[in-house]
Amino acid sequence: MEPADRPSEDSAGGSGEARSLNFIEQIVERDLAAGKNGGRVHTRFPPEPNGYLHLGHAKSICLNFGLALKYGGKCNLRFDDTNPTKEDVEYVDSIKEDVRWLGFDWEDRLFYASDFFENLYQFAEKLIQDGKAYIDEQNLEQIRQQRGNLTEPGKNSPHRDRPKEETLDLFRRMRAGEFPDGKMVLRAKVDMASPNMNMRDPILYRIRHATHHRTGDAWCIYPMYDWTHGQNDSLEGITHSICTLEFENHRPLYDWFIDQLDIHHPQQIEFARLNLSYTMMSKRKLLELVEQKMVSGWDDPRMPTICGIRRRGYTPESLRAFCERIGVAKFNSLVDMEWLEQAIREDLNKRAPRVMGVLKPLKVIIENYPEGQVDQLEAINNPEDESFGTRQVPFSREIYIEASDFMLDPPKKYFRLAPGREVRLRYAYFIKCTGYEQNAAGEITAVKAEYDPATRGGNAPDGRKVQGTIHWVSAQHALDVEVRLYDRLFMLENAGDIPEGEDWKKYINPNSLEVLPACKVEPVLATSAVGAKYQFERNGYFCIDRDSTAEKLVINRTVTLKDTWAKVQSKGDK
RNA sequence: UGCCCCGUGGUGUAACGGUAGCACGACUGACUCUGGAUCAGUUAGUUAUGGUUCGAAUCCAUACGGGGCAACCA
Repeated sequence: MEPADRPSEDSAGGSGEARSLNFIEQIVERDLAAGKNGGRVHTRFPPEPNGYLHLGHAKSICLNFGLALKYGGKCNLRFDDTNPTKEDVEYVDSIKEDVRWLGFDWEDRLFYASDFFENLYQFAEKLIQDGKAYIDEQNLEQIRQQRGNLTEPGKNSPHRDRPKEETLDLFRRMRAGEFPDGKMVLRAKVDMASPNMNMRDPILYRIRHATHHRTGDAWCIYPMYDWTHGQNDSLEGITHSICTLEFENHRPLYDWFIDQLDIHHPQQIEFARLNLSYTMMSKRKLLELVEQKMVSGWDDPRMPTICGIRRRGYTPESLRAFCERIGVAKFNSLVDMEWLEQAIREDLNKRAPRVMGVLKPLKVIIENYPEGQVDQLEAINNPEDESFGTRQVPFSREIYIEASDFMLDPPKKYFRLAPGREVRLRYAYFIKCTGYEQNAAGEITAVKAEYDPATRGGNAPDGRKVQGTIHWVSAQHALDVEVRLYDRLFMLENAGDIPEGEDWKKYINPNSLEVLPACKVEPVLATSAVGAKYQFERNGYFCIDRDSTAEKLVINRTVTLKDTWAKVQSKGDK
C-alpha cells in the first residue's frame, strides 16, 4: 500500500475553495457558538466488521474525520461488534487499512463496542433496578405477534410487570449461562402503543452461546445494536453522532435510554447515504458477488469497495475530493458515476506521468526509414508539471499504432491516419500513409508509410500543419503487457434500488471486464512498481496491477480520458 | 391504513423572510504536438394549490411524489 498524504484542514475535501456549509457543519458551528460540549467536537466512524468498506462508507469517513479536522476535534474508529455470529477479524483488519489509506488517523482512539460490554451490562442492571426493563420468556414468534403492526398498537407482554427482583435474578443467570439460546430476552419497558415501532419494548439482550472474535467466550448474552450504539457514543464522549437516515426513527429510543441512564447526551444527526449510478452499496449483495465468484474478490477493480477502487487506480485524494463535491444532505439522491471519474481524472491529470501505450496494436512499416536504425526522441513526462522532466523514447522502422487510428475510408472530421494522409507521431515525425496490407477477411494487418526526416521532434520546418497527432510504440522496443479494461458492473442506472425479491443478478453487465492480452507499451514501464499510475496518452489513466509478474505486466485502466471524438461518433450513430 | 423524514436546472448542492447562486455535465467558441488539459461564453431549476406577508424556495395548510419503520440484524 502506498503512503497516503494526510488531508489538512482545508484540503480535507481536496479543494481549498470556499464553500457553503452543509447542514451538519451548520449544526456544529451553532453548537460551538453556543458553547455546547465545552467547545469540543468529537465524532466517530462506527462500522460493523461484517464486510469490506465501500464508497458509501468513504462518504461517512470523510464526513466524520473531516468534521473533526475542520473544527479541531477528534474522531474515533469504533467497531460495532455486537453480533458475534456475523463478524470477523478479517473485516476489522481491512477496515483499518482502508480508513488509513483514505488518509485518516484515529490516533489512540480505536474502540470496539465489545470493550464496553461490562458498562452496557451495568446500565441494564440500572434500568432493571429502576423498573424500566424486564425479562421476557416468550419466544420470537410470540413477541413478534404482540408487537402489532404499522397501524395497530402492540400488546403488553405477560411478563411486563414481573417484579424487578425477579428480572434481576433472571438477567444475572442469563449472563451466567444458565439458559439456552432463545430462552428469554431482556426488554426495555417503554410503550407498546407507540406509533414508533422502535419504542415498543425493544429487546436489549439476547442469549447467544457463540464465540466472539474479541471477547471469546466471556459472554453468552449480547447487547442489541439499539441498546449499544447510543450509550457507546455517550461513553466515548461523542458530541455529534452522525449516522444514516434509517436511524432517524431510532433517535427517540436512543434519547430515552440516555435520559433513563442520565449520562452524557451526544446529538444524533442523520444524513442520506450515498447512491452511485450503475453500482450498489449493499454489503450483502457485494458479498454474494464475491462468494459466487462473479468478481475476482472484494478488491476486484470493478467493485465499489474501497479496496477495489484502490486497486483500480483511484487515489485517496480523488476520493476525498469526490466526497466533498457530492455534499451532504437529507435528500436521497443518486450520484452519477461521472463524478467519481471526473475526480480521479482531475487528480491524475496533475500527478500521473505520461507514457505511450497501444491497446489494440496495428503495425506500421516506415519504408523510407533505414532498417536497423534506432532514434531516441525526447518526450515530456507531464505537460502539467515541468518538474516531471523528460524521457527518451526509442523510434525505429516498425512501430505500433492504435488500430482505431487508421481507417481505410474515414468519415469527415477524422483527423488520424488514412491512405494518402499525413499525421504526426507524437514527439517523433510526420508520417504519410502510402499503403496497407489486408488479410483474406479484409482486415488491415499492416500499414505502410513514409516519414519526413525534417519533422524530427514533431514540427515541420516548412510550417505545414497536420490535423492529428497519434501515439505509437517502437515494435522492437515495445513491452508486451496485459491491459484490463473495466466498465460499469451493472446495466441498471439505479442498481442500488432493485426491489427485494427481484433477481438483481440479471442486471449484471456481462461485459464489465475486457482483457487485452497483447498490448504494447513504452520500455520505461519495465521498472514500474505495483500501484504506479500513468496516463497512456490519448487513452486514459492506468495503474500497475498486483497480478503483474516478472515476465508480464498487468495493467488496469482506471478511467478513460474524456473523448470528444467518441462523442461525435456516437452522435453520428443515432 | 399509522408514525417519522425529504422534494431547488440533466446531476449534486447553496440561499435560513429580501437579486435563486456554485459545481459537474451538456452545448458554442478560443488555444493546443494528447480529439486530453486549459480559457471564455451559453443553456437550464424552487412538485402543486391555497394562505400569512410590502415581500415566500424559505413560515402555515392541503394535495401529490420519494424514502424509512413491524430481525432475538446493524
